[in-house]
Amino acid sequence: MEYDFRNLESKWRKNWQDRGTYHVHEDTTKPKYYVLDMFPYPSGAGLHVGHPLGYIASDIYARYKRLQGFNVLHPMGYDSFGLPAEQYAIQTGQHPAVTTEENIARYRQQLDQIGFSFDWSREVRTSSPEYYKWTQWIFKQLFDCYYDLKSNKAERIPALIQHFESVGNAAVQAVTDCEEQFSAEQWNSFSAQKKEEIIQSYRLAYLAESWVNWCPALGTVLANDEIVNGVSERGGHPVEQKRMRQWSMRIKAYAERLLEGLDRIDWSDSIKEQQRNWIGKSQGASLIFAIENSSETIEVFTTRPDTIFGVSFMVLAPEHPLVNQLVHPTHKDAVAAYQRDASLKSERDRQADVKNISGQALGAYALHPFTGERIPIWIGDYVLASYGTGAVMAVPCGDQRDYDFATHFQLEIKNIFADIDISEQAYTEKDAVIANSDFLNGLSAKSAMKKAIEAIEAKGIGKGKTNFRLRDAVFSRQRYWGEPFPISYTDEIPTLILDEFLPIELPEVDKYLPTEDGEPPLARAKKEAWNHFEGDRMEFNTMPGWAGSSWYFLRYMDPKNEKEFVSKEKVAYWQNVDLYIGGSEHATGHLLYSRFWTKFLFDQGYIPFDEPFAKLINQGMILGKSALAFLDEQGNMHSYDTIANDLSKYREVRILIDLIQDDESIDLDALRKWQPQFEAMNFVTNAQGKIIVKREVDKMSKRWYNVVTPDDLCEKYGADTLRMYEMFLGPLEQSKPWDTKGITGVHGFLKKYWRLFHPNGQFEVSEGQASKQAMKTLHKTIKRLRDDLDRYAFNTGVSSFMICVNELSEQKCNNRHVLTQLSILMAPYAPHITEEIWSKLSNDDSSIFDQSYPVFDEEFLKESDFEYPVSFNGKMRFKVSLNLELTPKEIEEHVLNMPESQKYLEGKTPKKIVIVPGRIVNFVI
RNA sequence: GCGGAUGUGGUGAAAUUGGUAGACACGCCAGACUUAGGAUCUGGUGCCGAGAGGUGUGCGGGUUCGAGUCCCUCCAUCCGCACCA
Repeated sequence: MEYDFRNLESKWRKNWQDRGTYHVHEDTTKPKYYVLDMFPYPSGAGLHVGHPLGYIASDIYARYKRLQGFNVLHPMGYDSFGLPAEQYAIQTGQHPAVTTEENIARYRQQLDQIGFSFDWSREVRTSSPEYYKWTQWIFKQLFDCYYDLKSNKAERIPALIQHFESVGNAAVQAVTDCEEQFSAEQWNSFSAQKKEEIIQSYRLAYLAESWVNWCPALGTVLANDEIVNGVSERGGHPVEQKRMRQWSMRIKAYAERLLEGLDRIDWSDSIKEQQRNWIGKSQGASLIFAIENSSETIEVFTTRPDTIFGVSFMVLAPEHPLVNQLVHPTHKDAVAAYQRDASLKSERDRQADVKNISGQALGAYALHPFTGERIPIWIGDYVLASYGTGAVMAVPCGDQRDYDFATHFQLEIKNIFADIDISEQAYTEKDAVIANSDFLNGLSAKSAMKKAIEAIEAKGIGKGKTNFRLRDAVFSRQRYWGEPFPISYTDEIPTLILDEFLPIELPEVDKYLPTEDGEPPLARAKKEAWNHFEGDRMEFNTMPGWAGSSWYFLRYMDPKNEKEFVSKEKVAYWQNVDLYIGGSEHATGHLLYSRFWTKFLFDQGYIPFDEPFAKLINQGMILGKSALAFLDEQGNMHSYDTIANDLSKYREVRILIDLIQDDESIDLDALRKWQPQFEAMNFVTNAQGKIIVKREVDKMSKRWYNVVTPDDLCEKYGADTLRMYEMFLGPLEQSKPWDTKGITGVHGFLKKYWRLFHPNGQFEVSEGQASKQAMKTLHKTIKRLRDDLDRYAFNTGVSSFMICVNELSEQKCNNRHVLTQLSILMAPYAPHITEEIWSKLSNDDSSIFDQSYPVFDEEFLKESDFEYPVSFNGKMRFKVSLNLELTPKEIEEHVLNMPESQKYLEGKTPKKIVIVPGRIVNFVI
């Protein structure tokens, strides 16, 4: 019987579906295990071989855990709101829901053919109203909460209002942008509008006028993590700073906890480090400087309060609000000119132009808080308006940028470090002894910092402070294809829509473009188009892509619940995700936002944990091998091997990799048909009459013509082969190029496995006891697999199976026990073939996935002898098989007496003999 | 510039605590069976060398009886951050 993978695989996929093999239910008698993949955005291009890599790994792990007796939750869904469907809608007028539906169908078909154990009855789609009803609901909770610094968690707004009504806001310790202090009487006299404005500055989801990243090409604002190198992550369009009234999330309130939580989760160092960078905690002090002849003060943030006596000037950001008030009349024109120049530079230019030192004196002076010295105030664009207070106290001896600025403008450089030479550059290490600093003299930086902060606080001119780089996240997008907000406006005051009217569904619009006066697409919706309408108008913005993905892992636990986003019982059973697999590109987006929402839901008592993903693995990218051909100036194509020495004269063209044959030459007939430009092309072939291509590794993408899809491979070799080959390529985390050639090795292995059961063409296993040798092979494999999977090494697992099958083939073993155990071991990797084998072995209708995982027994591995490698000066020379019971002394004697040893000793007496029983023998001569 | 990761055959890679470097595959070479082979099987394959032997995990050094593995210096590639006060 042949290994007929086509029939066998489709048969079992249908069978699993009919039997509901992968449906899971809460079962408190079993320990739970939650394996999750980052759900995909269903794009029109479909899946290439890189996409399923992580899904295959998680599927293997999920099945492995199941066989070990865990109740495994392993769901899948779609992150189905997003820009591409909307861009397509703008071009074609096709509703994005239609495109999305089609793409999902295609994804599903592609996923199905790989044989995953997803419980599809739990599928979620972020764009379905049943799902986004709860995204809206969570938004409402965020809107209705503020961050209380006393309890160190999110608390409800009504409690805050009560405080305001009874005692004002002085006693409230909360994370807020509100700078105003008011008493209870004042609060009670405020207008409704004013009250809401103040409350907005406390809400965790809030509406505020703020500087946002506006992307004109996409017609929407973007969050910081959606901008890479100054351009939009999607499409690479320019982004500008604009002041707009937008929804934001007060993620800053959670900065400290987001940082602290990293220590409790098993993620890669690189992702943790990226999150730490992004959060950007720095400790120091805020400090107020008085200004000569002015009642204004300048607040600065510094991480080096110990260097306070080294301050010799101050620098404000050109945009700093005090600049215009402080500037001396004689400097007015120069300052205005500098401000104008700075404003013309984009954020990006300012970042790129680090070398050029520029600045302008204001002609005004601050007063040193301890010495009373006059300190000149400058503006300079190396100071950012958006970080800290937009002002720095410059200490040139301890900060290189201040040093460069001082040198450039010939400002004073005070040396406050004992025995440190600062004639060439600033001394930025924190290990010098402080000098010339009054009460800080003789102290180390660390104790000086403490003492300086004490003195600053005692004087009432500042306090110790922690600053974060993390900005609040803009939460609204001026787009159509996203979640509508559960918000209406009356007199431009935002009001929440009651739960009973949720979901607020996306209304129909005539076009998916902004209105003529620049309002977002939803402004086009007629009043009747909304399923619920109140107030003067509904919110026109929609939520960003990360809204739905921040909590989807919770919905899988209870996907059909119409009363709650997830029931307390279910979330108490499933808890957080045990293993999460996905790409590292979400380091500072999705992965940070989900952590934020999880902590918030935890604070409010909806879920019993505050970190969503206990272990995270970032799979590496599968790269494509592009095929390059070379054209000369006349447009003739040359074979790469004939011109490899001098490529400079030739123009590269990328050829569809499907047209490349095994010997790296192009199928010229197919090429002529592929694109018109090749139809009449002249080919300058090599001696064999071929056009050889050069290979180059690129990202796998349609534009490089190097895409390999799982469809073709499943058709040609079967899903089990594809699954194993993807794992066989190398460690999951590593990026690696795809080379289809190697797949035959894995396919051949599966055939060899099949032949173990069909030694004479017919299914035939022998009963009775297995040979000692076969048991050793089996248990060696059990141990390896267990160890490999426990450290998520999926690649070495495949090798272990190959070794096992090679050995059993050699032993001509078809013992029922051995082959059954091997099949269960292999089932997570190759579910179809092993299920087929199981059906033949068991003769009942049970599934191999309801069996239990083989248990390793050391007994079978015990050996009486060991083949010792014998080394001389660390170089292995020969081997000798010796009984493991021998003592080191006995080993030494035996080996020394061997003629081979005498040869390598050359008559000398060894200086030292190292014997590690069961390991090695080494002579030092 | 700062931080993180990675460097092993022609290729993908393995070597879990320092103990036989290159397992397992691809490719290549030779052979068997076959009308045929892109099927299957057998043998070989790090490099230099006819051989004995030498040499070998990015470079250079160190610790050790013994280093791919530990330590130091440097180089290369990839990723992240980048005037963060």
